[in-house]
Amino acid sequence: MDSHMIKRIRSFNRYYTVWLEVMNKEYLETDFSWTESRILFEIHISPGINATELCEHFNMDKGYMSRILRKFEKQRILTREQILGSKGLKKIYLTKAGEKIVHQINTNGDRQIADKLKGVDDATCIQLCEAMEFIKKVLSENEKGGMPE
Amino acid sequence: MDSHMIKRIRSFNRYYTVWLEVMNKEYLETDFSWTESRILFEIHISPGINATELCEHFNMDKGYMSRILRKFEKQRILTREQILGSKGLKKIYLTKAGEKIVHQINTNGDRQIADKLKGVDDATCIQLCEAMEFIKKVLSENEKGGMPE
DNA sequence: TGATAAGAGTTGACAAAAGCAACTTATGAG
DNA sequence: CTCATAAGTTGCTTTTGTCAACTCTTATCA
Repeated sequence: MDSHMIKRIRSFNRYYTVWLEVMNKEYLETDFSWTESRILFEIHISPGINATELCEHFNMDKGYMSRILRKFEKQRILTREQILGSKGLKKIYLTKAGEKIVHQINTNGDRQIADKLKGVDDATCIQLCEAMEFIKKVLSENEKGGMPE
Repeated sequence: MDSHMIKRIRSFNRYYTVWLEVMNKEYLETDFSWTESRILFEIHISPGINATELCEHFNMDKGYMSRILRKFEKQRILTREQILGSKGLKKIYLTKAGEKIVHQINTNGDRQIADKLKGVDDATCIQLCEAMEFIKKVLSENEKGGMPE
């Protein structure tokens, strides 16, 4: 891992950070913040997840998470069930209304990507996906299998 | 651009968002926030840039930017010179001290990447860089050349 | 059984980050 | 000279995030 490759990676990170931020700001068409949307999506794909797991996944403060979840519960977007024999752990599920919201958020997100890439031809698009999946594979294999010093 | 490809792209975006956030939080070893670091870096690579350009580049509020720049100026990290005949525009330059700080920030960033990828062999690393540059190329060509509706 | 430890979540107080709108200052056009 | 405009500043507010102390539940073990 020489310094030239590091520069290239950091250059990509700077570029993609800006790109993602542009996307995120456009999300504000919804009633939910970017963070809130991500949390809802995560519950959607992992029903029964709990607050601690959500905090770990997003590297978030548990107090902050607690408040967001309480708000969602009040809004009937999700429900939580106490799991007996588990030190007070609560499994989280989206309600019907919650699923509907996630669906809307997803539709917006899809449209946004389609918009952003409407000038890209199909072949390039496939290569784009492959490049992304390659990066994801390399990084995630590395973080799991990362041997200790 | 079919819906399956959109899903793949959004999946990458979610993954990479988390990855970048992990990186950014580790940045807090410095006295500067992630945003501040990025601003300093941008001035470093574009000396003479002005506040409006920085705001555009980062999609930031000009009031917020103004405050950050004023703070940096007080800390003697940067200087600003009024450009006559330009409606009050001020060109921004890093001081010697500012350059030193950017250098430290860069060193940290480099080390961080090296750490994160220390398990990845060289050949894979080269492919990683190429994949990143391909993505950057596709996205940036598309945003520039995006024909109007 | 009862003290206590530990995990999960909650709450209050607070600080940092960001956004909005009104404002100043400099310039340029007519 | 007056008006419009661009760049930047400032005050005010909201949003977001952090920290530490707290509750509640369960597990352990003397």
